[in-house]
Amino acid sequence: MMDTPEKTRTSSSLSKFEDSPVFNYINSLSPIKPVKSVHVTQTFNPLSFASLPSIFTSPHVSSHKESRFLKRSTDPSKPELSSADGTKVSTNEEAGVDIRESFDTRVSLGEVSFELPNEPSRIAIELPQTSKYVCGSSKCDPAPCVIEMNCVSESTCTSLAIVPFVQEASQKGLCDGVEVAATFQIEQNRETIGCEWENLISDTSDLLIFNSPNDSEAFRDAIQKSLEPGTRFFSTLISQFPEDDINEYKDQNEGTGELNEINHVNESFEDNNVRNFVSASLTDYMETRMSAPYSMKPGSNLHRGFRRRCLDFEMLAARRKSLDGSSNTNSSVDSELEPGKPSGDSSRCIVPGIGLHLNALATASRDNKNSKLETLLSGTQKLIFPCSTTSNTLAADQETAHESFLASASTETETNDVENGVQLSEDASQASAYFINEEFNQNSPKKKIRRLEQAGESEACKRCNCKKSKCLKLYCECFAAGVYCIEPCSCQDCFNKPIHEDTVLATRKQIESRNPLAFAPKVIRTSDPIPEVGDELTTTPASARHKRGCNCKKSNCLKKYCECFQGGVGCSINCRCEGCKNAFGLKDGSAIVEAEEEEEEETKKILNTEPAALPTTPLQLCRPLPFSSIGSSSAMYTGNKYGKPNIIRPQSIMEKRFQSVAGDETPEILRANSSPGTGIKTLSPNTKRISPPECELGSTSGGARSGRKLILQSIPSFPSLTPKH
DNA sequence: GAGTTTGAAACT
DNA sequence: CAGTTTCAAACTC
Repeated sequence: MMDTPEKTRTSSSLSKFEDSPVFNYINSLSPIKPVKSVHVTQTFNPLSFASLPSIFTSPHVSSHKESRFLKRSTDPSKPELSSADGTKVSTNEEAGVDIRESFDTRVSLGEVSFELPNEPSRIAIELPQTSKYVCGSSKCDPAPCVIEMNCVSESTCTSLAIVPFVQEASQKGLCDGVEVAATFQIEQNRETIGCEWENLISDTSDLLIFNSPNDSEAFRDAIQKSLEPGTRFFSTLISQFPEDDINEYKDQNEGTGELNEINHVNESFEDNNVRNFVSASLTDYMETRMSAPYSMKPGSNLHRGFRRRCLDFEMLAARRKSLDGSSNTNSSVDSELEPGKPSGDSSRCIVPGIGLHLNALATASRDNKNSKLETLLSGTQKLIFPCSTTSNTLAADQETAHESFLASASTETETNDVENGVQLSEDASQASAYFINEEFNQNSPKKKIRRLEQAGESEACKRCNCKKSKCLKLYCECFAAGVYCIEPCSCQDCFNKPIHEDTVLATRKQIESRNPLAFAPKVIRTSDPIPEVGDELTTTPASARHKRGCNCKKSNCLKKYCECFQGGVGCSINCRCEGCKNAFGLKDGSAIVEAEEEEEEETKKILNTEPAALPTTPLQLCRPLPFSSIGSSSAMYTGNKYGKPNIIRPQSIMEKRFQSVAGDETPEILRANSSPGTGIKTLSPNTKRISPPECELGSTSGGARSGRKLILQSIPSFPSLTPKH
């Protein structure tokens, strides 16, 4: 669909890769001696390593993947999908064969890597990558998630984020060869990969999602293997080596603990020890990351959350379907899936973003020790953190961290892949991500807890108080957010519960039929509009905008009555508000900005001079802000929490970096491609190469139009904030 | 906690 | 599409 400039780009790196021993080895794995077509090699190249630039960089791949995978996720029953180009995506069962097919068809790297000849290997590979999204599950080591988040946020974090793992692995006695390979890979790609790692993650996540619940066993297994941060990476690498080699390594290192540990995890995943281990790992890792240069910061990982947010409703339905057709009988999973089960109500209700976080807290307080959450590992689609899953032995701070992590992870893992595969909610995820990041920044565990609790109780959690709507209308915040009501809700006659799944789904459909965007994020993050800087979008002062705009008459857009304000975004031309004084951006300001956007310099001046709008615009113009954190109704809390519009508040380093890369590289296109909810994916490293460097946005004002058109076309589900186009 | 205000959602 | 009603959150006391 899109031009893939990366092809040329990849070709150069390709030759290098081909020469590498690893490449040769990979080739040896495949019975097929493919004629080295450029395409094949290109795709293959990225394949073998975690960070493979070419695949991710290609918009084509992204788009391709998007549609294909989303569909797949929605239909778990389907053993395999056929991509638009006929590429076959194999399920675990077919992993052995598909690799060739993938190569032949030039499937994206991620796919290829997943489809290694032997299933175990494939799983191992997949897991590490997918685990990022899975982290939310109690059974998964959060650390990987953290890493991923960093990577995502960090435009160029690829090597940085990965290296630590490698080092860690080495310290733990992992195979030297593996380490070397990983490191080498990282170094090799560092310069060129950019954000590709991020894409990889996205891709893998998709794959993960695609895995039907039927694969839950394998999936779980893989997750277990990835529990340990070092292990995770290790697993990935391992997957690329022959089993014999691995076994050999095992024999040689018997008793060293690393592999044993992994095995142990696999064997006793349910065991408290494992849980403790995971929690401890998480805590340790988090501490490490906090002090690290790229430690999470507010809004840093927003992008990941965008597309990960899942509507519980759909999830449930999907899982149900899968269950019907499968023999998956994992009790924990089943219980979770079982709509009627009481435990499900509270635990299973995934509140997007902050809400999720709050739920976690609530659950934790309720049943701290044996949270059902940990059972939530449901296949690939919905992975829920053990909200309180932290083992009883965990220290308070650990718990907090864990919870925070859970919230973030769950958010991330959540997928909105619904029936249409398009609907993606991002706001909540963004908000949660932001929130979590902030929390992590808190030095004091107790403070963290307090903050979390406060946030959760006051704003984070989606709790409704519906009296008449039965929580089946958009009046209900829970319903509107795509989550089931939970215990903390004070609703009456609530039908928004798993028990009434059918009703919920039917109602939802009905509402969507009326308004397809009804469940879409109300606030669209900045990054989406950014490309439009040159266009109407720029007119609005706020980097993010409300989908429909507000209609405030008396609140002057200064209270939460105003959805724009609530979402932490400025009013836009779409707003019909009266007497707008929105601190995040005046509706009127937009006009000013618009007029002057023609000239970057002018705009900058304007920004500097204009109080409300100014803060937002400047950033916008120069580069896309991963506004995500502020992006949604739920997100708005975070925005408010920090008191100032996203624009205004200092962005985290990571965020900035991300922006620089993303914005400069016109990832927007990809974003558009992927539904708005797919913030992560949207970022395309490719754009880097494609588009000219620096401040593309600003410069694009003139030439951005073409790019913008692309965006508009590609994003059907999310109407552009600026209806003009 | 009760009552009021507000604006989105739903309805006509 | 506009006007009205319903609704629940946000806000105030």
